[in-house]
Amino acid sequence: MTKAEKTKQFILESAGPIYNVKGINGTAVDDVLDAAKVTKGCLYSHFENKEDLSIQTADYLLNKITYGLAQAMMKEKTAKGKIFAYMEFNRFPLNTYISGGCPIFNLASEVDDNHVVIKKKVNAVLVTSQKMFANIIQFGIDNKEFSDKLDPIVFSFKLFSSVEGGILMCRVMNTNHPMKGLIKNLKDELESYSI
Amino acid sequence: MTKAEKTKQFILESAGPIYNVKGINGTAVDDVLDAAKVTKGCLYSHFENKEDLSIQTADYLLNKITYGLAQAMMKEKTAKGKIFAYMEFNRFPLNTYISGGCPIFNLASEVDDNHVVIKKKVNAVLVTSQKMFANIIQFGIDNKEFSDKLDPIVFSFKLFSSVEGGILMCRVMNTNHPMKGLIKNLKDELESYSI
DNA sequence: TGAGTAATAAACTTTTTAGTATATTTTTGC
DNA sequence: GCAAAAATATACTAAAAAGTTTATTACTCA
Repeated sequence: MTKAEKTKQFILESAGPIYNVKGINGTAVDDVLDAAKVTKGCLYSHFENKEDLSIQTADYLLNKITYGLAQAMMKEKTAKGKIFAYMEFNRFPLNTYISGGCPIFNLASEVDDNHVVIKKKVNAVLVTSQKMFANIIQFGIDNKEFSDKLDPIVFSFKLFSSVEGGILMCRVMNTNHPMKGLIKNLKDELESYSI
Repeated sequence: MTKAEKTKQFILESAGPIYNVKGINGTAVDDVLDAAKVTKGCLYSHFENKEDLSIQTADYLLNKITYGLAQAMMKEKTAKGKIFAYMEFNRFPLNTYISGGCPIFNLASEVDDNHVVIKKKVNAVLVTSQKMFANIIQFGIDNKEFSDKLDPIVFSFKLFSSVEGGILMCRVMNTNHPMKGLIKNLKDELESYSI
């Protein structure tokens, strides 16, 4: 990694949390300069313009959250363990893995009508995540962990939408508490299909 | 209603969908002027500044969605009917009651870290909605519609978070389809508590 | 150690958006 | 029909944010 590459990476790492908190439209280039302690000339030598910075920061955020989650889930061997790990990963919405909530949903709600490029990226992450969850559950069914009454696709969607939606709600209501009941309920629901 | 009041209302009605699509930070005053076909002087005689316009537009959007939903649910008499009505109200995420998705969640994700005034309003709507759903379910339990194994608070949160989260996901993925499975699943889940 | 690479400093232009001012025209209701 | 209220038209200022320029300094590695 050359010095230039390191600097660019550092700018992205500095920009990430800012974008995740303030949003794409709410973030000024100067905010990123302040956080990265880098000059304008330096930043603009690594990024074409703000659009470019935004796209690459979105990429960075989506990769980071995806990787962090994958790591947490990888530690578990059973389907149930992996799904539970996803829930635990999101237990404290006021203190998220990347500050400002889940970038997938933050980006989703900001780009669902404009920002075509980033929307495609978020869409890809959503589709991939859904497939991954469905595969894990199918694996659990094949391995006799779960009954085949459990619908992998439907449960994946319900799981993801409720947890992600729950994070947002908790953040606005300024409490982690509802997440506890949600996670317990989702665990119970999944275990009701245990064989 | 005086002419001035009508004009102000018309500005809010024009601004609503724009804010819901582009977000608070993404909406320029000029966007609203274009949509409302009104001059700057006129708009600024009704609103102090953009902040004021944003707050009142957020209020308008939250009131409209709350009222629209209440109407849909009011038509039903049973607890089950009302909860089902909420789901049906949100069956088509690509074609929402107010274009651009659900303003509650759109605003939520934009203001969860900044915009204190609007955050409080969204929080109030979330709290009120959760209480309303919990009351409906408790009513159902009291009326022997549902078993008392059903936890009103937990189910309300799960219902709302999954449906609202589902709307966002469907919008990014550009398909209504997953909502079908989610709604069927949530209906089944609720009915599993039917007596 | 020196040539190329990377970053700074600081002043600048451009663009966008918010907000103001005022004279004029239109609308409303008594 | 006329006075007050409401809105327009137009031109403007102010501020913020994006993006550029260039000379200078610092770093890196063959």
